[in-house]
Amino acid sequence: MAADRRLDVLRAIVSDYVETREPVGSRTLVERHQLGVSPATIRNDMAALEEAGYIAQPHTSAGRIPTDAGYRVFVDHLASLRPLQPPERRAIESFLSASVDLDDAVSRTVRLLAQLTHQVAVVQYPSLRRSALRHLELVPLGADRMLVVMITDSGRVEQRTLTVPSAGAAHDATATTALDEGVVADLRARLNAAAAGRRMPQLAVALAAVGDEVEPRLAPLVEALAAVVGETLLEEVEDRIVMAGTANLARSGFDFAHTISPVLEALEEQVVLMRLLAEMAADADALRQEHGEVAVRIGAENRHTGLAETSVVAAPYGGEGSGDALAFLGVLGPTRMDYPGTMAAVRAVARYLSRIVTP
Amino acid sequence: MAADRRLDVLRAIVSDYVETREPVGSRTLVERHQLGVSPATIRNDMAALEEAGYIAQPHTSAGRIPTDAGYRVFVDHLASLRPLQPPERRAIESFLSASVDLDDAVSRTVRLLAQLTHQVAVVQYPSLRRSALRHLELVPLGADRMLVVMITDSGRVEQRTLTVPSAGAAHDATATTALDEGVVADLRARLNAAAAGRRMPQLAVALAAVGDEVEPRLAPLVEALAAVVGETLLEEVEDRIVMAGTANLARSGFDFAHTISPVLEALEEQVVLMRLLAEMAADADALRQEHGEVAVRIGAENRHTGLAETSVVAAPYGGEGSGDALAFLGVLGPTRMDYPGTMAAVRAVARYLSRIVTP
DNA sequence: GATTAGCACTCTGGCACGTCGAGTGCCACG
DNA sequence: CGTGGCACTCGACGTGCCAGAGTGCTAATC
Repeated sequence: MAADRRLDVLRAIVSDYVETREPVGSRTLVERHQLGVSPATIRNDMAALEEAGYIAQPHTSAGRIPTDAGYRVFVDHLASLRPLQPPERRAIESFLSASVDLDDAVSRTVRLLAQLTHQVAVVQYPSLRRSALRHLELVPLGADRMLVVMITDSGRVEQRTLTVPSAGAAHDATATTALDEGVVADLRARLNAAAAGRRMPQLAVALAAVGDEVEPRLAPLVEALAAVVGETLLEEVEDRIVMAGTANLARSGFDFAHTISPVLEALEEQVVLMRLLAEMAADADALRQEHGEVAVRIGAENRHTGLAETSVVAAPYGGEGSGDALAFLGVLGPTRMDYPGTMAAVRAVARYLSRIVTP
Repeated sequence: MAADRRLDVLRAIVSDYVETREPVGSRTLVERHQLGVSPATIRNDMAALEEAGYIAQPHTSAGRIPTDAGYRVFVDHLASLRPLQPPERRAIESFLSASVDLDDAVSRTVRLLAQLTHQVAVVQYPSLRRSALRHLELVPLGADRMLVVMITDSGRVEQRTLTVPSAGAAHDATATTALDEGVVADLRARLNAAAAGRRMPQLAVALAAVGDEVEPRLAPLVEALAAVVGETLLEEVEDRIVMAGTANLARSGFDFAHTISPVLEALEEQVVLMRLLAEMAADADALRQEHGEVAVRIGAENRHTGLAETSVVAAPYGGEGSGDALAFLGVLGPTRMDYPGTMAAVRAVARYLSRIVTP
């Protein structure tokens, strides 16, 4: 039937275009795929596809290239994820299992993803907001400063310095007393007993409770501590992103001057990336992507003008569904990319990383 | 005298070429600079400069462009660092003084440097090898694992996990005893007393001494701890590098396809960058650069083929001379760059950052 | 001896032009 | 609904040509 063949034609156009990077015409299409009909027939189908907005021609009498909408259809209805080859699986496994701590795991992951997909890879650090506090460490730094080190259950270590509030109007001696080693040790013990294993909303309550049970002169300090911990674990902006494979941008036959530069700029704006990933999280929630949690944004679907000709393939990691995921990871490349392969790689890497960060 | 004028001509060629990005001819040269002679004279000087290898022409009957050697002469003998404008100084000050911890300071620095110079900026984290240990923290993670957190005097926080060695052939109870909170607290106190303020060679000795004074069954643990600390603080490869401003590469009118891609690749190889900075440290030591510790590598002087058309301007920070510097920071851009301005910016930023990391 | 003016020469870059070929759209036919 | 045929369009490519910028050289001048 005709409608079926049209989708076949669209799929053929996408895959040929991805491969050759050149507008594809009706003749070459029948030559390279077993469509069983003549070029003229294909031309009719192409006219229909163009009418529907799935393909376009750069100029009259050139072949067709897929539009963003065309890629969308391709991704949603046609692509079956190409399963990874065994060597690729082995690479992932051996590469990631060698990581010694969270920083290491993240940086290995991002490099691996870039190498696997030949695109720009992006990995978001596990969100602090959804992490539970595993341990809290206090280190006096001098007369009136203190280092607070927070260790989360995902292995992330975060540090903040804190100016110790002088204890009200009392004499100066209190300042030094507050930092006495024994007092700090006691405080550390109490705080850890109260806080360990808790995540954010409850954590604040638990810390506040400690403030009530210590000597009154320490109360301001505990309060300040609770504030710092709260800020750190809630601060969304603070979330870090690492990136690798920008060199792939240059390689992948991009139209440089007008395309690469804005993309690089967008990539350097961490804020832009964060927002993008957040939006994709929402997408994944809403749409319940059928391809195993992998979300795809194509071309102009990214609101950012600099990314009008790039697609983003992302997946949550570190949680069961995207709802309670720790963070996102993904790759970014030209809209003309190998979606099945890329999506498979992203999904696989997300799964492996999940295994590592969930204790 | 003629020799003097030739250097003037070279300087004029460099500055014109940097500005216009086009080969500069004798006529435009006399028009844009007060050289007081006719184009024909300049042509003779140019012939001499070309003979000497300082300039070259891309093809017959085109203007001249400086060679690497020409830039070298320019940088060494001619450029006086352009002092920063007050607004720039203010920007540096306000931008960096707002940083809350080391990570923050480094990431602010690298972005600032990229923005100031319109080049790719690179900042190396303060070397652990030259840092003294400010505090050592032990956090039991479970039955047989322990997190070791090291805080250096430059504010860097490093973490490692450690599998607690089982205490010889004793019964299982010892394993749990080893992680008893009181024991850990005691160990923490002893280790810190011994180690605080020490840097690496002596540090190892001090930690080993602790091993001798604790109960015998803890000795293996202390040994393992000392090993981890030693590895972490000696591991040179571990040194991290952050980078910003890659978008500037695309903008700065580079010949894209053949120039940008190898540069991006080189930048992603942290190893390459590390080696580069290490070599520049040696340069700075050997040459005693007159421009206030700022070292410059031009084009092919970087041994890396991908960087054949780029220059690196770097400076040590965090120490008095380059000998005891903590690390390097710098920028990387086309050989055709504004050396005086770039060198001044790098020097200024290095000084400000030094102030921040030296406690 | 250094500087200058003049001149012949050589390249690149841009423009106009014609040709080729790939690809389309459409129509009539099975 | 599919197919073959045909006219048409438009970019890519090669060619030839011209203008302009810049050089090197030589002979004259300060």
